[in-house]
Amino acid sequence: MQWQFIFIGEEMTSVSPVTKDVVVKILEEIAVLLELSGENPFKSRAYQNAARNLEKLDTDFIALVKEKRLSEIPGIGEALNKKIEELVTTGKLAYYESLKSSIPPGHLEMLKITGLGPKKIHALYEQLGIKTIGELEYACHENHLTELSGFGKKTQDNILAGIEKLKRYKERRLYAEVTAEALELLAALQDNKDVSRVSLAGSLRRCAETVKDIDIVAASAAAENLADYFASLPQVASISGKGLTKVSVTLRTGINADLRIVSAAEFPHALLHFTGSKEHNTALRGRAKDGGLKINEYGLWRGSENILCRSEAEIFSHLNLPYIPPELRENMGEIEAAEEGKLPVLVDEKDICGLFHVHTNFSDGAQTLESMVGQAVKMGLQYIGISDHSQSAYYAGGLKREDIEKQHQLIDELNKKYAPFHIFKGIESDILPDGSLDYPDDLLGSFDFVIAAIHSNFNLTEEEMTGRIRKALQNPYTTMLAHPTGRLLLAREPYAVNITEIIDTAARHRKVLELNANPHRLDLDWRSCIYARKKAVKISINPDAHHSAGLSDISFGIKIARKGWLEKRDCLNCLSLQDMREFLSNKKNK
DNA sequence: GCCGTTTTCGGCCCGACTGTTTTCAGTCG
Repeated sequence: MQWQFIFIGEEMTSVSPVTKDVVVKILEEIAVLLELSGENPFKSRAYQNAARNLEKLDTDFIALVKEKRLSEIPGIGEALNKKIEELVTTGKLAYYESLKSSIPPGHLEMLKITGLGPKKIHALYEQLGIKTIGELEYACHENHLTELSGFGKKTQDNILAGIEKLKRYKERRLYAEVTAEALELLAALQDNKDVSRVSLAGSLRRCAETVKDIDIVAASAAAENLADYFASLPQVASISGKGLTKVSVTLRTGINADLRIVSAAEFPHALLHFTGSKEHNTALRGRAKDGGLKINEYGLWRGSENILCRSEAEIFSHLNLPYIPPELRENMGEIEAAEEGKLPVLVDEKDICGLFHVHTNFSDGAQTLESMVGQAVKMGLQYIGISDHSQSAYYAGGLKREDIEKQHQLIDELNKKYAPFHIFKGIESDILPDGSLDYPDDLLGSFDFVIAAIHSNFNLTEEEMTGRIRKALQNPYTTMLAHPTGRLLLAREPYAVNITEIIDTAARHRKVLELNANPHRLDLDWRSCIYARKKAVKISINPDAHHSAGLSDISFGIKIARKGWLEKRDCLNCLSLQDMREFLSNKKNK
């Protein structure tokens, strides 16, 4: 599970109703707490399964609770049914509270130390009373761990090293930051004569928005040579493990990388396995088992017979499934969709016809309007939508009425110069605290499109924030909503907003939601894209570019759009120039 | 804690690696 929301240390005192997302997070946290408490691991898994199935649910969760139909959800039996009901109706869950108070908060943090799992943490607590990483570090320095059975000098050293690493590289990394490094390693491996096939794997191949490390799978008949070669690459700073099947290194950038070395015959199986996700693999294994097959990283088996597969597609076909693209392998319904022949045909870079949400030096952009246009033309696009900040965004040089008039004049000139390429006139209008837009109607009416966005007053309650954004979406001048949750990956949490309600409102008023392609945002979250698509809400994949190079961030947005199941027809900026003109003028006339 | 049934218990996905042991437990992916 990539997304763990830990509420320890925070009080869930909000008066806002308990939503499905809150229930999912609490179930996930209970699963972690149960592991730490030394409970039956299958009990923990039961909570994980329930959380997962609840997450996938797209019917009205609250109604389901009221109608006492929770047990219809697979993985929710009598006990969980009662607990969820208690949580939703009272806003609290006694079991969760008591479990939380029985586990030292520091133990959750300690799980992040590599090599240290729930069992060891439990033993350290029982025998040495260790509650925090600080105490653990002290105990290691005092050589206390070696006294415990099951622990030795090496374990103690590894834990110390793990603590050091945790301190240095606390967070996960942005996809964009890691992918460049990964491609370098991949190229180096492709150059090696001992490598017959090689691919990225893991969360990077699945295009997760943040990743922990780089996973690479390579096929080779000379494993030892290849392991030596990989470990001695100039990017490598230190080697944490090296064998004939796996090499683990830390790169100079601090990113960890694992190379898996397999035979050519094993390659597709290893690639599928190490691409994951874990949840997807588990589901696939279950499916294989139902069909009398066994699947693991070495092959596909019927009894002792190894069924030859030359590609991942062949493995899927033996499971009576079409090829499932790596981005979708999250066990979010892709196997069921594949089974029914309903996998989406994912949007592709070549489908993009134009880009919205582009800043210039009229506000806080680094470059002139014309240079942004020049770059878009160079990229082979048909149109661009310029949207500088509005007047309230004084920190970003928001546009006054006279600036807007000047900009529109310039756009008219450039439209003549660059035809048939077209520049649409837009604005990124602040959504004011009361939900209104930042200009009077006559000025709003002068734009081809209006992007509404929150840039201030982040600390409203969920109810207030949701209401504020809903009001902006109901505004007839609003075309689309920018960065719907306001998150900055690994830096700032989303503001409190009921995203389901926002998507529903967008659907009702036929508004577009942005998938902000900036690698720090990637907002709308891909999980929400899946829901938006179900509600037929159009998504605009926008670069939010502040300089010409920023336009190419669109590629990160497309990856996330694919991960969110989006097809060409779901994405606004896959419309041709002619269709886009029609779309925007229809909107305006309404 | 869930689930399915040859229902009310026993299984729940699987294998490698590490470090500890001397046959295995814990961790990881």
